[in-house]
Amino acid sequence: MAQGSLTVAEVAARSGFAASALRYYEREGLIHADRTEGGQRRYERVVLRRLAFIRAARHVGLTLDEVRDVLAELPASRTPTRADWSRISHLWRKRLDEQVEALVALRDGLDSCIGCGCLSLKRCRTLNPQDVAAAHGPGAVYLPKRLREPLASGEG
Amino acid sequence: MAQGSLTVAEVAARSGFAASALRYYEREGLIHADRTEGGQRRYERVVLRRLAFIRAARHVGLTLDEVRDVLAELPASRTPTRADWSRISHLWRKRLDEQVEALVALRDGLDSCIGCGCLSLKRCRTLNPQDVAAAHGPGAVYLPKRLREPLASGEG
DNA sequence: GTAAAAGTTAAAGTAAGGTTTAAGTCAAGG
DNA sequence: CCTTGACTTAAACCTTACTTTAACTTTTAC
Repeated sequence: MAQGSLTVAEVAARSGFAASALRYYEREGLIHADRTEGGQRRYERVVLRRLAFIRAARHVGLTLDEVRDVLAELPASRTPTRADWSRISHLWRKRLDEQVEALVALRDGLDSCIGCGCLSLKRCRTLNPQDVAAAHGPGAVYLPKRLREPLASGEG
Repeated sequence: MAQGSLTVAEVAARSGFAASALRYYEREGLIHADRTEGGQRRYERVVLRRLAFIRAARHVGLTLDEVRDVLAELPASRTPTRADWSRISHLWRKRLDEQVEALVALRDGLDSCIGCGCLSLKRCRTLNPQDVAAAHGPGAVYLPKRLREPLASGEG
């Protein structure tokens, strides 16, 4: 293909996403493609950056909605600059920090909860934050707030 | 309810799961309930430990299949001992370690990739592990193997 | 002894994140 | 030209993890 635009197959090969996923992402407003006169997609190379971002984001558990929100920070009308990417990377960095923190907190909570063999719902608030009836005494609360709440519907 | 068994409503209240989720978990073989003569469920209190485990596992991204596999390590015929829980906690600890490691690696990779402003798919292998055509020179590969592979179908 | 609260089932519905299929169109090489 | 491979669309389908609904039964409380 020519030096300015990439076909679906090329973008699929280079990004690692299936062509169907690329079409899906376009429908969902995460990426953009120009069209030939005949209606076929032609991608600018900058889409590969978006796709790399999307892949990494998906891997750490961000939803497509979240990714769309973050990508919306990129200018649509011009090629993103170093500063643009840097700005949104900071948004993401924060999210990653939170997620690492939550995981570590949970893991360490297990060290002193399952790890110690107690795992008693009467005493251990780490694994049983909901059990108001049984929770007495302060006890250590290891889980950050995000993880102490019940899973929202559809969070699976 | 009596001192040996809990109703669905009680387990739901104490575990934080909806009654429908409890029935679903039972169908899926993750938890067990005895039945009254009339066919209503009566749970032993040990189910609360399983549910706490399930909740925590779901929060860190384990699928129900994974949870079932891990819970299968618990004896079905007797109340789990401290040693039983301790054994499966080690399985889980390993999984959590891996996940934390993957997240940190990705975050740190971003520090030197998006963070530095390069985010060039021609040069940065962190965000573009698939782009064989464009990858030249070694470059640092920050992503652990698990995160460098394309998302499996249904991994969303 | 009876009404209401709580429980039961199977089956359908939901949401995210895609993939697959069917039927047809475009583009590139010989 | 014209074939062949790549591409197009809409719509249906898939998996995970549940929830909702409808029709009906058990338990509990008075």
